[in-house]
Amino acid sequence: MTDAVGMRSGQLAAAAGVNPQTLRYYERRGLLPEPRRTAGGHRLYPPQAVTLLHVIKAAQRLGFTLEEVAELLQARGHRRHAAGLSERARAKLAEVEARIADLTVIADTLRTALAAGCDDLITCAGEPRCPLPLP
Amino acid sequence: MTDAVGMRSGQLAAAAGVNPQTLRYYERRGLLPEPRRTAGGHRLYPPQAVTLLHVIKAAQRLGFTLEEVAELLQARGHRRHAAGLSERARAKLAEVEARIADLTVIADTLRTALAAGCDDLITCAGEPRCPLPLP
DNA sequence: TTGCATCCGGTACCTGGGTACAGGCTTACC
DNA sequence: GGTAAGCCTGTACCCAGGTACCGGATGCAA
Repeated sequence: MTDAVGMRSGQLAAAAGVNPQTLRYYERRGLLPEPRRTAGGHRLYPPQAVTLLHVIKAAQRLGFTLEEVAELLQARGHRRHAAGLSERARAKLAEVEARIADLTVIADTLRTALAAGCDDLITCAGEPRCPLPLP
Repeated sequence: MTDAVGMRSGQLAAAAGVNPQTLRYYERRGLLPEPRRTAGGHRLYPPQAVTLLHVIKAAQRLGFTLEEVAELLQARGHRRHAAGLSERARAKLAEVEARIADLTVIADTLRTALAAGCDDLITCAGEPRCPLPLP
């Protein structure tokens, strides 16, 4: 009966490895539900909030923006609208693969430039065998 | 004698495929040298400015920040201090390769999550075979 | 009950790469 | 010489993901 008191924002922030300000920020962004309050207005979080923050951070590490994470969390329950997690994960995977392809081209160009041994941007751009991706 | 008049900012911007405001922004950031002016104070760019802008855009596409591009351009001539282009390109290549490695891990995780077929973040996080990168 | 840590809301600031707007000047063409 | 397009400076705003600061209120222990 009395063990449902909950955590203060500082405790939750420490437990989740997050700045206390970030909790209020996430609340504004719709990532954290509004928690109960003490009589004086201080937030009281349930223990599951730690897990929720871990999930948010994990999704972020997978490349989802905070807005996308908020949608993923809000889509729970009423799956009438809103794409499911797997559909969004598929889309995100495509994005990540495209980004990898971009970066691979960039890395190849950098290696070519290194092999060409050019050591000055402007003079290099003037020479015909300059590998810089000029338009 | 009279062909050295130069380009107006709007002409240069159009020739380089850039917003006119961006020219002033680059000037403030030290990427474009301050050009000559008409008697009335309007900027007059030399024709090489187009090439310079192309070089800036190319370096940006290779992953250099504007600050790094500014340093690369300023390092020209007095190569006493400041790393040469090749040294910086090597460092940038390492950065890009590291980023590719990160994204590859992310893509693998997304594929694993898709294969596991989990369709809800919170319930998935509660199950032991959840592939989410929880801390 | 006093003292100190913590928390509150609101607002401003940060990075990076620009873009937009306001109010006034210059230039170019007819 | 009139008019319109273009340019000038300065300032504010945009995106994301937070972080910092302020003055005041609360919570908790001695």
